[in-house]
Amino acid sequence: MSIRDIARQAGASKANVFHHFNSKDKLYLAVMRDACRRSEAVLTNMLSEHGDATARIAEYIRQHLKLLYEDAERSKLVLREILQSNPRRGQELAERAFKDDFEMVTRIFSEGQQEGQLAPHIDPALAAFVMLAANVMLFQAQHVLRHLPGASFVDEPERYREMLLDILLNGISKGRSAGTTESA
Amino acid sequence: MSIRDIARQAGASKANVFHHFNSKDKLYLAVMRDACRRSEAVLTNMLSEHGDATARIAEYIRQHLKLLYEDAERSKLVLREILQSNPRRGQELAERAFKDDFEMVTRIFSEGQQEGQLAPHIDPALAAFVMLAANVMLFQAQHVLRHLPGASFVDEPERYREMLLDILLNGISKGRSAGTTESA
DNA sequence: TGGGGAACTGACCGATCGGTCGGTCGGTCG
DNA sequence: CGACCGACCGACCGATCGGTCAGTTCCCCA
Repeated sequence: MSIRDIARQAGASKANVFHHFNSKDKLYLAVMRDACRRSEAVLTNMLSEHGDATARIAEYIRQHLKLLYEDAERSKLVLREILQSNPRRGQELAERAFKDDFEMVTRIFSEGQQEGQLAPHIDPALAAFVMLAANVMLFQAQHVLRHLPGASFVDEPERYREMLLDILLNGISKGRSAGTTESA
Repeated sequence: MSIRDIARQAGASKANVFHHFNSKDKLYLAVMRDACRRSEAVLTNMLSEHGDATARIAEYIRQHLKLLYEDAERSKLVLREILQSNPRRGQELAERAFKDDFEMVTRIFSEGQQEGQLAPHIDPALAAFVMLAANVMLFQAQHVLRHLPGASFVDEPERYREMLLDILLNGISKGRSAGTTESA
């Protein structure tokens, strides 16, 4: 996307864009900051709600997916930046934008451990990472996944959420109590 | 990357590049095809080895990560294409490049179910997806993850593999037998 | 009322892009 | 020998890019 296009869509002149944002990179960073702030606000509101650990995890999966899909353009922008950042930019993004978010998500799992619902030997950061990775990949690679054999869950968000939660909580080994989560 | 740069690195003239590949897009597709073929070869060889289901899953996680990191440039190229493809391109990629690979990975899990080691109610495609998503995200977002609180597993591949396998197999709920996998 | 600074503009710049063109060169047939 | 062909090249093209600049318009406050 060129600054010419941006200016045209904004109904302003290209020079005016440079008047408000000194360079294209500054403009880009401003857009990124705005995108992150909106995501953060949504997730912070969501996390204030309560329930037991599994209910909060289920709710987070739901809300995170909803957030990704409802503002798809913004999500793609942020994810593209995360997924192809170099070391320096990656550190910048982590510390300035995603650190707090990730810490909040991790806390869902560590609190679940303190409450005795989740196994204490699990690394809460890794659990959070696996959950986020699944959601992000589902959203980001949906156009490829849709045509892969057996991946029909791409277009069945409810089934996907239920099954992901089941794998996350109970694993895939035989022996654990199977089946659907008895959510509302 | 411009064709000028490509030609310079190849020690040829820019015009010669256009002589062999009619357009930049044709050249790009040729590179993609080559990249996919190499990945496919590595994974096919790996999958011919045997063992029980959990051992094969563990081995796949290891080999897949190794493949991603050992040819990082190629991996980034392919993943970037997957992660930002539009619907039409996504379908093309899925059917022409990734269908067989994904089917092979899914089969690891469905065979594990037939052998009685994995829970029969699990969707093998979703299990494969979660595993792949974790690995891909670890590789692709490593520069961000490295600076996130608690995500030290990014630079400890052995611990990461062990813990991911544990979560995948046993889940994070309390009650399941904890701990390290008794691999060799 | 007028002066000053922010908001805003069109014209322009150098650089780089993908792609084309006319032509050279070495080898291979009839 | 000469016709032909694919590999290969330097020079060039139009388009587009991010960015600059001199100048105009607008608005607020002394």
